[in-house]
Amino acid sequence: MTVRLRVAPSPTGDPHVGTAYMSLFNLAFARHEGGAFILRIEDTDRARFQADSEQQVYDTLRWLGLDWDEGPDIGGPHAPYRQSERLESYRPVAEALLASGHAYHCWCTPERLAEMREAQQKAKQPTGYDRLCVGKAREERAALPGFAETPVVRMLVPDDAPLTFVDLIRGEVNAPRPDDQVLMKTDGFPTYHLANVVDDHSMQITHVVRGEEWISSTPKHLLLYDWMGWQRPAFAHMPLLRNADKSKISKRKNPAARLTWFVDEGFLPEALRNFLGLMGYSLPDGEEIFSFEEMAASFDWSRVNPVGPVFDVDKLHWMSGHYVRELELADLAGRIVAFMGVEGAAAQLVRRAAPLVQERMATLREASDMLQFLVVGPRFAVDPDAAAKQLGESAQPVLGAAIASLEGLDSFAAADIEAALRAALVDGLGLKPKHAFGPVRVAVTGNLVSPPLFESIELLGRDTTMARLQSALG
RNA sequence: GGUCCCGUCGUCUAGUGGCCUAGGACGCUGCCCUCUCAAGGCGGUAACGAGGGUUCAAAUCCCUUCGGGACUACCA
Repeated sequence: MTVRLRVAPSPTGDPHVGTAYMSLFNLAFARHEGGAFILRIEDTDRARFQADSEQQVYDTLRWLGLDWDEGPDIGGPHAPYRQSERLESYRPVAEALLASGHAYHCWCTPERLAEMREAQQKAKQPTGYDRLCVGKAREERAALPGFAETPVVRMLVPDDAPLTFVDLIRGEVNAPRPDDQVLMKTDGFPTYHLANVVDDHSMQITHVVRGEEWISSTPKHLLLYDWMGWQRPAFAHMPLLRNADKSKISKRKNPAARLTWFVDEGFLPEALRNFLGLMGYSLPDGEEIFSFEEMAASFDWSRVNPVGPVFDVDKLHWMSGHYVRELELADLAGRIVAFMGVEGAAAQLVRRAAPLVQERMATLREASDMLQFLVVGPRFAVDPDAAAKQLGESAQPVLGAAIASLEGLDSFAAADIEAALRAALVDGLGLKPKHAFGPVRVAVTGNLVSPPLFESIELLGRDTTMARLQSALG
């Protein structure tokens, strides 16, 4: 049993979240069956070719922990795994189809095709190639308008083309009758339809797992398999991830459509992986928090919901926080340090602060933001809004008392700091804790919201703390 | 426009004829806890698109309708 993930280089050079989604289900199924998962790069569109996008696909998929058994970067028995390196295998198939009468040359110019389509749309007719070139020799066709020197190869779709197939998720599915699809382009590259079928056959792919948008072109592929006398694979058409407005998820409408966005925001990869597994899918026991292994172990196509789910970043955010709380402290600390890019003493400080933020963060970016006050050094500045609210006239006595109480402290440990501040501000000045610690928090951390104050002060150290309090006292 | 796919709380979902006066989760929200913010605990809010059938019984089956989506390229 073999499934493959086809990845087309993204025109923006940035992998799409749908790629990870398909990858997860491909992999879960492959692992469940003990089969192989192949990564294949479908780079037959040279106009959209992006040199660096391939590496980004590897990086983000590995970040998510979705590893392939065979692929361009690791090789395998079906190498090569880039269609641009398999070009010689498509031409013979096109020739065979031409010879058997299942395909024909078409010399129509893109302009003629565009005009034809426009006229059809205007007349409210179904669009489709009008077969002007069918049965015509080159010279014969050349006498007609809209002639191009280099022909493409088109499928000759018969009236009785098979339009029904069994889908692993949807059961029996009907699909529209295909147009005479181009198989070979004028640049000598195959189109997706040809390359995909040829490669899937030669790589012995048994299960084709792809997005729902491919249902309508499945009859083309069925025809190709049948014409070549190849065994058809099984098909599973996954639902499409959606934007909040229910349209197919897109980078223009949704930052989450961009896989690197999750990395940049510091979401935990295990959370995204789990969340993607919840999209259109559920485990038999209804448990929402599950590992990839659990998903693979019970994987079943009948549990895939054909309805396209809206990608809800809020829930992913919650889930990321959930996973953060389950992490070993050292692991979490290491991730925060790596995300912040701090080293040396600053990294040590951040490591010690990890327990302070573990239950306050969902993403590494949030941890980074919360801990900036520890590592900014001389660039420290109090947030203007926080200063306006907490460091006004009435705060002066509070700050003064705080300084006085901390100055005399022998031990600068959190418990002692708390005891001293409580004695001076709550007992001494008769303030409510909330009002007592507000000004101190803003003066020391620069923000209205911070990790626990006394622990933060301990980590910051006596010198920095006193300097910041003095500065706020101005 | 045509063809196809799909329709359970705002969102992700459970549900495969009786266990459903529809369960869980996120979100929102009330209370508790509390040095801020969180986390946590206990509550609340909110859905079977509509209309017809079939059946003793329908969210579950059938039909119609409405709604959403995808496709309709020498892009994948």
